[in-house]
Amino acid sequence: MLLQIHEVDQMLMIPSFSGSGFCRKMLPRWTDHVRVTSENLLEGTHDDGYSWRKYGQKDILGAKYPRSYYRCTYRHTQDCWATKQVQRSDEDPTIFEITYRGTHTCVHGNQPVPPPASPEKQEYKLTNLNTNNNQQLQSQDILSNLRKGLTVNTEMATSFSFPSTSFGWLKTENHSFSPSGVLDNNNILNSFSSPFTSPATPELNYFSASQPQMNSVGGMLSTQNSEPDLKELISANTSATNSPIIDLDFSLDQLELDPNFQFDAQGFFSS
DNA sequence: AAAATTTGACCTAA
DNA sequence: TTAGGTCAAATTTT
Repeated sequence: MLLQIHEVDQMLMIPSFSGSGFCRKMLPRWTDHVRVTSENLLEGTHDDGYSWRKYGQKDILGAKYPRSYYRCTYRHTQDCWATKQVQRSDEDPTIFEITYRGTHTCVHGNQPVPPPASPEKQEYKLTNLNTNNNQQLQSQDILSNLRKGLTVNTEMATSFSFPSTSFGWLKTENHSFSPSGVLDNNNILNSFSSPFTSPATPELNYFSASQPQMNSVGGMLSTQNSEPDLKELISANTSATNSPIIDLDFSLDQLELDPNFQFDAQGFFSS
């Protein structure tokens, strides 16, 4: 029932990577539906292993719950332009629709510890870190104490067809990125590939390989205003670890890694 | 003190 | 113009 859309916004990008040409529109985007289990209805976000910084909230027309906007905490320090927005489902408040945009290029992400690997489950128990939409329950102390169990159903679409079976809890479908567009971008933007996402990242990440790796071009993503951010751009990564396009092999590898990949969130978050 | 969130203003695509 | 997305100052949290 949890489905996820997955699409790449229109690619209106021009080859000219001349400084200002960065267009976020071409960032990969996919939606993820996260169900919150009974105990943790109170708050409403689940930690996906990255650290996010909220930067806005908006009431959405027709939606009863506001939508909140997050960006990677390390946007400035590591030039990581991943963002996500969280929207609580209208009818089923236990579902949170999380739309991710862009892939993480930050390294330390958020994992204080390597993944303990506790396979066998399709449910992670997570605590929350982020804020919730309702300011009513901001008592984070309380929240942190109640360890919430989240049922996370993550369904990722990849540009490659996976043998749908194997993932059990992880249904994969094959939507596809418009190969051309994405690849083009990679070519254009990634003369320098990104250091891969953190080795031990939960759910989404291990799939991120399938996401077009497009880091912001080291430096020129000015938007509207003069951002004092330019400083960090320099420190952007240029290490060429994995090639941006490794997907095919990766799919198999991931299958094998799969068991390990699962981490026991509790371990992590038990302060 | 620094870092994260809140929230209205601001920007822009439709 | 509107609705959605982002910025940034003020505020709160750590």
